[in-house]
Amino acid sequence: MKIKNQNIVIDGIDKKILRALMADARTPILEIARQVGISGAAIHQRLRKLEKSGLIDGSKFIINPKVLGYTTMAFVGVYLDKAVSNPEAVKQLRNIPEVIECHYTTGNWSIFIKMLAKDNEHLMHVLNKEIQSINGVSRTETFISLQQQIDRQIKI
Amino acid sequence: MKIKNQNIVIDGIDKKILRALMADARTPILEIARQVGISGAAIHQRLRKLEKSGLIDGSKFIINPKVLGYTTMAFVGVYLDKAVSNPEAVKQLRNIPEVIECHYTTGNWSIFIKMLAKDNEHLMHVLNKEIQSINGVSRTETFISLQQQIDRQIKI
DNA sequence: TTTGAAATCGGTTGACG
DNA sequence: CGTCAACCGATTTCAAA
Repeated sequence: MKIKNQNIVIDGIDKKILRALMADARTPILEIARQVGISGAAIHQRLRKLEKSGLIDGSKFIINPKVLGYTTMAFVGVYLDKAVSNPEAVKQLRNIPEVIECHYTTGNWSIFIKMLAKDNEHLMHVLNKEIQSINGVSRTETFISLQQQIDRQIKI
Repeated sequence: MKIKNQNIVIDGIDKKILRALMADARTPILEIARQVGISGAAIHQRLRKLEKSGLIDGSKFIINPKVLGYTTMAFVGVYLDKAVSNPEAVKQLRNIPEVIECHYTTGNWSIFIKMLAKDNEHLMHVLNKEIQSINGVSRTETFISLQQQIDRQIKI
């Protein structure tokens, strides 16, 4: 991921624009303009500046996985054999749609993942049949999220 | 979080709408209409149905924390004293802006968090001064994400 | 559910302080 | 940086099929 500008300076108006769009990506520019008291064209210009700086990494509709039956979230620490190339394991993990995050981490695990499953049976299937069958995976440690209490972005 | 309808049925057109908006929340409805070959009004109706079902949990601009200098992501397992109320600890964690996720989890930790920091010094400060000073926190275990390889939502 | 049309509103640009 | 004005495209609603 390329960072185009580390020295981006954002003022109070930029913050208001970002906060509005972080809360609802479809907030009309003109509505933001009315709220902050400058013209829509000015907001538009500032948004282009913020996009060029790389600060804005796109926008997304957020899907509630529970409505699709994915009621279980789990974190999984993965131990890999020393001889195995980690990128190959990541490539395999990418093919498992239940895996929604994957990190190389410090500590005992080689790889740390966040995943979704419909229920415990489904979770067990992904762990034992999908993840464990990846070449080089020796062992996993699983932590089920009983409840997520905080989910947010960095404060602007 | 209330789920209004667990038995939502989504067809191929709904999937195309969702995929377009999951990739870019500001994709014009009329552009989606052109891509899937039905009218904008029909897309509009379907979106209202999807929103009512609870499947769509809003939309967000995604901020790249690296551009703000937050180059370090870490996962922290938190041990709480048995006597302490977990909700009180979560309340304190909510006041630490660097904490971006917080879960009650199975396993040895009471609470598991994901956090951002500008560098290792900042990380240490948050761990030792902010988190450790929360009443009931006895110990933490930290895993730094060296690199995030996968970051996505559930597949539609 | 879908459409087309109508009305309203938002996005985008360019010239200019 | 900011405004204004103008143009064009998007959103929203509704009657009809």
